[in-house]
Amino acid sequence: MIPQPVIPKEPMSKTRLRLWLKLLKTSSRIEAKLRRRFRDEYSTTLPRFDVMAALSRFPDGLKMSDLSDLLRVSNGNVTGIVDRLTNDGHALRVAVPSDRRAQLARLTPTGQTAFTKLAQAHEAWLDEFFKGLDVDDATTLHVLLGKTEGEIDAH
Amino acid sequence: MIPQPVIPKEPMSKTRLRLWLKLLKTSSRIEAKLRRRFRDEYSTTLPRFDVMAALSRFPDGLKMSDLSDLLRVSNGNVTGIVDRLTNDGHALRVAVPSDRRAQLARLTPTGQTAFTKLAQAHEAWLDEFFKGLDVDDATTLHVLLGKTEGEIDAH
DNA sequence: AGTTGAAACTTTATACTTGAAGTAAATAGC
DNA sequence: GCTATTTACTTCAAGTATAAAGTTTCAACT
Repeated sequence: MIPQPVIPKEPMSKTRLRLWLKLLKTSSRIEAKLRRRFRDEYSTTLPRFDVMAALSRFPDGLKMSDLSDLLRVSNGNVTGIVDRLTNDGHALRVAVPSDRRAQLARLTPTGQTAFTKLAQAHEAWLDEFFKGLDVDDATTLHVLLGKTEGEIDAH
Repeated sequence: MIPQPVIPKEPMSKTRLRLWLKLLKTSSRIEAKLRRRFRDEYSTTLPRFDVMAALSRFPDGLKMSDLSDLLRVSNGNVTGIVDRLTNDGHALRVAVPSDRRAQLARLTPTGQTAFTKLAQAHEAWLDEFFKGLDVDDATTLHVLLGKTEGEIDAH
């Protein structure tokens, strides 16, 4: 048995910590660029876009509580964003006959039109940001990110 | 030449869009768990931790502007967080003799002690969240995330 | 019917975040 | 030396986010 040189090995927890910092940095920077472009080019914000994207998938409207479940943000938060979208004429609230507590949030036609443009820009921006990744890279990345899900969703 | 069956191929921009949604979802959920644990177990927040982490690397203190450059957040933001850390006794401001405009932010001994505990918990939590990934997975993920950097940092 | 409990939503308090405006001090140019 | 610009930081307004408290309505049970 030949003695092996000792290679100081980083503990796995450090490797994972560095991975997290990298992941956070990457997503934060992309998010920052998206926010800036939404602001500069369309005078809107990412949270507004997220709400509009959700509403756009449900033309008949979404209950406020469903919206907050979908986006995983608090009820109060959704109230504020829908308020502002409503003030801008992009959304409206519709009463639910069968439940007077509930409200359906919907896009107005103006809101739907605006969202279509935003979504196209959004997709083009991301295509730009990720152009360093080919199909295989993207697939591998997607799969590896998926491997974290079990732990993260538990509790 | 044998005719090939037509396999409908998703445009690359859609693949990249889905990748972004996955990336965002992963980092958002991890961030949410970190925020909750910092709150529930240590009555603190992620931004406070980030500032403390930066200050901890510079025992002699960091100028407010250096802090905001390091963390890539606005000056006003750093002012508020350091204010609150100072109120809690975790940080303090030191005047710079050579430049009366500037302030050095530093951790107090209390802040340094608190940070050490927070950092250990933080590392352990991430080790838990990423335990579905082995060394090879982590390395591959790290490399692939790095491939996006060129595009993202270029304004 | 009356009460109890849960659900849907809003409101409030606090914190974080940005961009922009404001203040004070340093630096550069003349 | 004086003015103009830049730099460092704080303050402010608006939006975003949460948790917690409050209101109204619904549902279930006696």
